[in-house]
Amino acid sequence: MQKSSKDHCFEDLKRRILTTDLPPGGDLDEATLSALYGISRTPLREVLQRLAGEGFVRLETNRGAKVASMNLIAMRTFFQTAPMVYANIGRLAAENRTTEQIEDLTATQRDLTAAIRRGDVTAAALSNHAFHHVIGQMAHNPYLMACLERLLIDHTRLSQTFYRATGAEDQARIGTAASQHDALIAAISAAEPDRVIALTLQHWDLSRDRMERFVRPDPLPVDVISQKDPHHAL
Amino acid sequence: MQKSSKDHCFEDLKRRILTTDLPPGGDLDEATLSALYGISRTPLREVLQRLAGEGFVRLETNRGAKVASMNLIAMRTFFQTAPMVYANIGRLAAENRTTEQIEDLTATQRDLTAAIRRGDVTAAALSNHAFHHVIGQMAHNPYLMACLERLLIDHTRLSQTFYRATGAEDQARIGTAASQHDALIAAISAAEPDRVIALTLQHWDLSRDRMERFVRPDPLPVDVISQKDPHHAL
DNA sequence: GCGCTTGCTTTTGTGTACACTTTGTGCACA
DNA sequence: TGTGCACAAAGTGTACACAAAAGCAAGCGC
Repeated sequence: MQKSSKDHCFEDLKRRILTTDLPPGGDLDEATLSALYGISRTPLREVLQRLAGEGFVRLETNRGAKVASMNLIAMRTFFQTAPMVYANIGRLAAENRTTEQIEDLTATQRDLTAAIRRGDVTAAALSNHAFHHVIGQMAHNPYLMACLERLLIDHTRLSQTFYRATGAEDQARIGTAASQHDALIAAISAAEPDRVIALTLQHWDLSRDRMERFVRPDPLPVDVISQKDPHHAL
Repeated sequence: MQKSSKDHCFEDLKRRILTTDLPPGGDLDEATLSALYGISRTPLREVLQRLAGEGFVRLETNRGAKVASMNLIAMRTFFQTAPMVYANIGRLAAENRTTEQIEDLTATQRDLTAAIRRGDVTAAALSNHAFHHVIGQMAHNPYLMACLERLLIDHTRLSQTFYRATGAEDQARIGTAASQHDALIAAISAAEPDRVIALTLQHWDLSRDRMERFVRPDPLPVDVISQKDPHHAL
């Protein structure tokens, strides 16, 4: 069964949104996209509807489709929700995973470490996406899966700032995250829900600070004034 | 702004699925529905895509749309997931609700008690749906909302068996559930997250047994054989 | 100079024809 | 009688044309 150009369009738009190749809030023109993917407007619109259903885009009547936005208020909600949902999904994954799925997870982790090693930020982000998505499949819970998939959209877009390492400290953090993934695989394979939960929460503690810098840039040093001009000191 | 017939189609199909007027797993024929709602197949298909995105229907390529099914395996997952998600949403609702939303919730609760009083099962189920949906809006968390909406589809379909009271015991249970709703409104208004969580879990303990009978019919009495024919006793 | 209206352009929404896929039925043949 | 194939019927997927709405800009009055 050959992959239809409609499916390709769907997957490609997904990828481009996740990698912020299509920027959050950006406009999606029907005519342009249908020409680009070589399909007519009707199936393209169906693709956009599906993407809207999964939270990748937002449809506005008579005003077309826009890439799902990422505002600061949403980020607070994101970091509030993600650890809880990922932990619960991890717990269920440890209970319900199949051996085949563990192989999938291991393969994805291989892709991730390879991407990190060659400094391919978008590939790393997409592999990380796939990693957590496989854990979601293991959990075998369609209700939480709907939540996870929405979280993963923002997670993946944010994670690129995590994998775009600038200093030695950042590199070390990426290494720690990778070994946490290995530990997660081990805990899931061993069917140890409690350990999976603990590891998941650790994983989020590590990521949070680094990712938040993406939406909250480093604050200016507070003492530049006092050092140079004591009159304006706080 | 007049309500377009497309929106009406969307809302009506939603309602008919939630009330099991359209039975789980049932086939949805495009030609029939487009004739029924007076719109052509193109917009009807968009409606079906949207319903699929929200988990009301399942689309199969070249094989049309079917109403989301409710199997026994899914029910186990449902009762496993719902208390946790509802409790977390309730907690956030207590923290983030606006006074306007509390009025919405109170009005919905009035509709619900009215429907119960006149024995209107489907109206009760739909009001119950609206009640928990408003709490979801209060939580102001799009990630959990996606999960809640999927849970509410099955919750509403199952709740009809809860509101279809047959005996005095069932009637009492419905009354208890209604007063739990009142207590929930009070706790949310008072911004007491812990109390909301406790009440939500109580609410689920009450519903679970009664609802499970819908998918798990009363087992046959175990001792019919032993009473009549001692030779076949266990 | 400013704001409003009006007509033009661009983009989205809907209807319809037609192509393709699936499924059911009848017939030939073993 | 059972199996396989061909054809017919029904239903879904795609393309395109036209209708409707929104955005834009020039012209007009104040």
